[in-house]
Amino acid sequence: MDVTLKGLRAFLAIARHRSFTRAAGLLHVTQPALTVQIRQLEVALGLRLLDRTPQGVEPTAAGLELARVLEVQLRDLDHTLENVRDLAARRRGTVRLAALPSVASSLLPSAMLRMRERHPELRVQLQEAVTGRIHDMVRAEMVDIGIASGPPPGPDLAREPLFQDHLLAILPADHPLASRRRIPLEALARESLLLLESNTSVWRVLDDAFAAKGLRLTPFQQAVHTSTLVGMAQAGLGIALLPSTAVELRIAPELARRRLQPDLAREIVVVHRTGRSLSPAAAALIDALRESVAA
Amino acid sequence: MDVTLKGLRAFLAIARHRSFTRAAGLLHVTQPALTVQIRQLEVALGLRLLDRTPQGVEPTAAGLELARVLEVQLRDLDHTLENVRDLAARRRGTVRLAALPSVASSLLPSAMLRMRERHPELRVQLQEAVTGRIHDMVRAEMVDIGIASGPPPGPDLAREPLFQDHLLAILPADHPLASRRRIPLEALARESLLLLESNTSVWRVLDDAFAAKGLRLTPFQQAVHTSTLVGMAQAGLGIALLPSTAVELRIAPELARRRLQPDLAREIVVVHRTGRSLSPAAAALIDALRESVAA
DNA sequence: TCGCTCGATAAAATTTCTTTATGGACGTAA
DNA sequence: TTACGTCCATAAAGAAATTTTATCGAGCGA
Repeated sequence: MDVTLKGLRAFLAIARHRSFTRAAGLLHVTQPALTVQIRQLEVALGLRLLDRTPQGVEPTAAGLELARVLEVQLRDLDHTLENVRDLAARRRGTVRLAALPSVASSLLPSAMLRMRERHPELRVQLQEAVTGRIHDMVRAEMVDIGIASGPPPGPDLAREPLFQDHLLAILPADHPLASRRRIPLEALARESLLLLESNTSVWRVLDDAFAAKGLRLTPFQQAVHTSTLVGMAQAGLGIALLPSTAVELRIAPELARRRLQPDLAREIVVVHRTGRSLSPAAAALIDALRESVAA
Repeated sequence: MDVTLKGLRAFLAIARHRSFTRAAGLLHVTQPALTVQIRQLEVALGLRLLDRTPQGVEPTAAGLELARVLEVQLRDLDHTLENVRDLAARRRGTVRLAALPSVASSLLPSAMLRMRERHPELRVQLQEAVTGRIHDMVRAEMVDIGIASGPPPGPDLAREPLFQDHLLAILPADHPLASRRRIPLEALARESLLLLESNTSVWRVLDDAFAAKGLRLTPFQQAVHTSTLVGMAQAGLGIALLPSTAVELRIAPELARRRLQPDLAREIVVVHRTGRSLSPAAAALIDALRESVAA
């Protein structure tokens, strides 16, 4: 026979209300159930905890001592359990997120807004990085989830698709190519190109597509920040090739945006360790991301 | 579905050993039992606590947090339960005792010695008092048990007989009555009597017996301390009437000790509140008292 | 690819718990 | 004093839960 939480709670209720019958009512069980529970507890502890008299129940010295300590300890335990339930109910928690800068500046803000509406207590710890670094951080458990592009390398990372991020050519509205709905790679190859650095997924997608056509990708200029490239395009230095998520596009309305021919896109995916479950907070963020994508 | 101690302990064992199978071995159950326990716990808390992978078990963030807190709280709870078991096993505890001075000086020391041999950690809190006061103290729960004489007054006090304490006449060896094996009350009535005070049970027993014979109890001298009366008897001032438990008798070998005719005795009993159980420590003391009586 | 380890699952057996029904002790009121 | 009400204990039946046995499927390493 074993000490059980139920037995201890029954004991506390009876000790507090000085009555088996009343405690039974409060605990929504019948009185004999409590009689049995207390007997088991007393057997398990080896002594009498409650003196039963027709005019009520009186804890013994041992029972009184136990009740006093137990009251505190069970309250603490319940508090602990409630804290865990708070995590489950998304009333508490933090997602550690590594995201592509482009996503972090475009999709993520609206998703976080959405998440805050539903679960105001959840927090996001954001780190911006390129896809390779994101994979590393997820693998090393430095973050809970990543938002990166393309399929992850090893089998230890699982992906869930979020959306297609089309590659756009950014060019002055009066540029000859601006008249085309879609701009062929062959035409691009003859222009001065403004590109992000070569460790980015944009570069990789573009490089693959050029190579498939036997073309050479020779950028006129490379930069870390999309705003740099947008500025250069505005000045007429060339054609910038940027993902549609680059937020700077929205604030440069005088530039034309065109898809390529063939249409190039990188798949934006949520990445997490296979076999490791998502925390409720992480799931909430992913939900919010999907809703923002759908909107 | 409910959170149970068993489930929490199972969770801790698995989290600590990173394996269902190993934990099952340590807990002496089979592995499926733990699988079910953890599933119930996870359902009760609403989230996943352990990520199961073929190469072992990894707690989730929530599981890690829970394990850390739970480790402390369950240890505290176990400590509490162990403390109660210590009371039961007589490894800890105090008896509050009110006893007649005569018993406190005669029977009690040997009983306490006996008790200390068996249960060295138990303590006795002794208060000396006369029977009436002892009853009051037991009733008021100022003490756990009393050692008094005669049957207790109300139905709220229960008694358990310990032994018969014979009333002895203490007189100089050369006193004429010293030649009798038993001294008749009628003879005593003509002597100068040395008695304890009139609120004592000795007085009451004697008074009743005299009255039953139509005799008047008129003491020559009264005192609080038996040693006073023994001293007076030694000096030849009269015949002292004392309970056999009066320890001073042993250190005055030149005085004769005689029972009365009829033999008068008071019954020494252990008194405690009816309906209230004895603490293990109190039971241990009563055991020791009985053994000392039997010895 | 085979064999091994590990956890999940299903069904059966067992244990445990709860309820229903009833009993006994005590106190109260007529 | 007797009838009645309250309160806890007990027993038996029923319900619920846990555990075991047996087996499966996934991943890892040789």
